[in-house]
Amino acid sequence: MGVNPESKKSKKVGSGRRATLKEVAAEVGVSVATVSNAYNRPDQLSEELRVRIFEAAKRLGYSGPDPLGRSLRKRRAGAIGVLYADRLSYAFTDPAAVMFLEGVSFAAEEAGLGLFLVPGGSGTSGVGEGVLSASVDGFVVYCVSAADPLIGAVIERRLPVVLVDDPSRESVTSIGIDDEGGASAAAEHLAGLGHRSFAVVSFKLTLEPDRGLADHARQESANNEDTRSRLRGYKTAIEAAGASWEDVPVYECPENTPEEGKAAAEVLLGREPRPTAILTLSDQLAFGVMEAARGLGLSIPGDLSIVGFDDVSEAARTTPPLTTVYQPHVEKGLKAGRKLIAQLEGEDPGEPELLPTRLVVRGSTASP
Amino acid sequence: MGVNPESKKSKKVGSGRRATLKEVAAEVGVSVATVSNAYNRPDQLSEELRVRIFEAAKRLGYSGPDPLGRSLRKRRAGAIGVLYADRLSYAFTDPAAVMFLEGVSFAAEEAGLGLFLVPGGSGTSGVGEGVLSASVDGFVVYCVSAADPLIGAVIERRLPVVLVDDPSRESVTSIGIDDEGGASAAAEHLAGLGHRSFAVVSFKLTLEPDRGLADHARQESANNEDTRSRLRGYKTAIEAAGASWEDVPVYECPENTPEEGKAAAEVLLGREPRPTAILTLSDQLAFGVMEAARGLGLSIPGDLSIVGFDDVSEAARTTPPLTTVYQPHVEKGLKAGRKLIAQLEGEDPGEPELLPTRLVVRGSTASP
DNA sequence: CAAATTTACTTAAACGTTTAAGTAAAACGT
DNA sequence: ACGTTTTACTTAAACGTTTAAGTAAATTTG
Repeated sequence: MGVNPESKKSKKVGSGRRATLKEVAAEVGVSVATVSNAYNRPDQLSEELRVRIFEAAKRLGYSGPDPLGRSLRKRRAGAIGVLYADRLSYAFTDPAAVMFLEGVSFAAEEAGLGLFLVPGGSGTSGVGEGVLSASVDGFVVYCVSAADPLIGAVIERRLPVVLVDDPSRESVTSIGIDDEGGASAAAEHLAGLGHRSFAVVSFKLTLEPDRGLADHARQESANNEDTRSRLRGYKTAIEAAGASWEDVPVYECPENTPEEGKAAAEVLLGREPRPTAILTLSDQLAFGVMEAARGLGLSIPGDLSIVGFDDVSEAARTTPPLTTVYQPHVEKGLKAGRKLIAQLEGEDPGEPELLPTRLVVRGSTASP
Repeated sequence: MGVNPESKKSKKVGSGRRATLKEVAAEVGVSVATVSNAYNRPDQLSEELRVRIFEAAKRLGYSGPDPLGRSLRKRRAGAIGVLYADRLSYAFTDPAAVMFLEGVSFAAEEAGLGLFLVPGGSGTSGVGEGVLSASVDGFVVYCVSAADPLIGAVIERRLPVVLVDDPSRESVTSIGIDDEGGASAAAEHLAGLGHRSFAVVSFKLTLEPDRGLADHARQESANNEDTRSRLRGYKTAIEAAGASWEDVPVYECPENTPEEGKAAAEVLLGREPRPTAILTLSDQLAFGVMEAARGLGLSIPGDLSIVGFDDVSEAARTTPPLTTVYQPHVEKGLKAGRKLIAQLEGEDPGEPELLPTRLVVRGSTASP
């Protein structure tokens, strides 16, 4: 009886104050513990009381225990955090990152956990602000170089962590791919086709990125392990083919976008002697290189061979389709997520894992 | 003096018990309130004490107030939830969804909030489980049809909500696009080229999706408003061109993937008379249709015209490039996010907004 | 110099839950 | 009929914070 509060629609959904366990308990005339049990351990009360509680809850507009209260008490946020070095919105721009997230989200769903995306980029406030204020049970750290102070913030939080694409800090579980193997396979492939004049388009090398040719010292100072490994792979294969690594220009792009790749290629292709093959650290960069080549009237692979890295789905559909190094992005994300979840459950996350890469030869490479 | 606990590395990072405000307070010999103030209101204590507190915190491995405790007390989770109807991992598979998320994440970052991805799909547990247990301050509801019980779960939580691509329930703010206008422009374009024999490839029409031709009754029963609007747009334009809507087969795909689009096209193109033009509700489906046409030896646009919907970036790069209806995915996400945030801050989220669509004519359409 | 203000803290309640431990009554076993 | 187990609850503490209100001492003010 009485006025049903639901019957009188409030102006805006969401404006109504949420009811609490306590209020429901008062309404029914039982203790809060019993109401809590109604939701969490039905066997602890009579069926009849349980329905009465649910009725009262509905009457009061109570939708079940508040996740925050519950999380605090249970000491489980029910979510895993993915830390991304840059602005979050960039992550959605990079197909490789998106595939990685697909894998992580699969693992999270599997375990009934939510996915909390944590921005690392200097947004509103100080370094690591996002990390320090995220309600999560653990972190998957993606695309953050070992030197980044963000890592410090993560470690400080003393939550389980999985580092992706960066070597195990001592005692932190990690997962990565065979960057060096993939890169050297790429360069070997070009060398095998007869190329001797190479150029490389790289990610940013340090936390203070530069745009332009990177000398040897700068290459050495790269603090992203995947970047280092790929450069090493190129170097090994190129030297094995009898060419000099000293002679191959490495252009550093501050961001991993086709635009940057294009700008890089325009510089590299303007040099003498003009390189006959360009190795890029990502497909995104490679797409830009292709565009630059088109703009300069160079035919691919006739005048210029290009090989990318990542094998994002678009790589198969460019004209010509891009020769590139495949890496299992989704699987990497999935395994990273599972390793983290294993830690959450007190299980052994297993050894640091290196997933295989594989050269995929398509149409962007040919003899010079 | 004494043993510095930090000097003795624990076996695994993350295993160490987190210190609390209380412990830091005890260590320094002050009240918890003071320690809290050291972090949140530096003006409330002397600089000297503040440093001492931070030193003690560092000594104990305290990385600042726990987000959960803080959120509970402040009644702010510090995150906005994005509810996606399907499995989360599917979201990352759909370029349109990814762009939308890019927009939302931008808005979240702008406001210093995290992004919590909430799975709607029937994962571990019951309907709305994810919704009911997500620690968020509000929801952006994406890709969920008005009829879905998930919406009920969201409403029940009485948090601020923004509905995307679905008409305002009374008193819920929403944002969408001009689906009908875009669809009719697409069909008009084809009619203007002289086409009279159409077919449509649609998303799933109801919560219980079917794969196959959908009769008129089923079309009418579609419960996703964007689907309904697009079909309505096609119908209007096709009838305006003097053709009969009754004659255009509508094929329903249970999922929005190229594979489903391909299967649909294979059926549609096997019918007599063979349609000369296919309208698809998304680019993903259109890609599948193109593949099917290729498989059947039909040339595009010679033997078959195709127009998609969404204008994802890949649409510009297929061969031939796809004629499609552009919609501002990123902007839609951005505005959805901002509307939600406005509500969180007690501001007016503004009127339900309809963003414009625009036909982008490329190479996949021509006269029959 | 006494009163008023400011500084630098502390006290205690609240945020919304879960859960171990306790209790009183009902049901059971012999 | 009496001890034992089971059922159906309640009590109270804890989870880690923030913050309004309070207090005592130091400083300023007229």
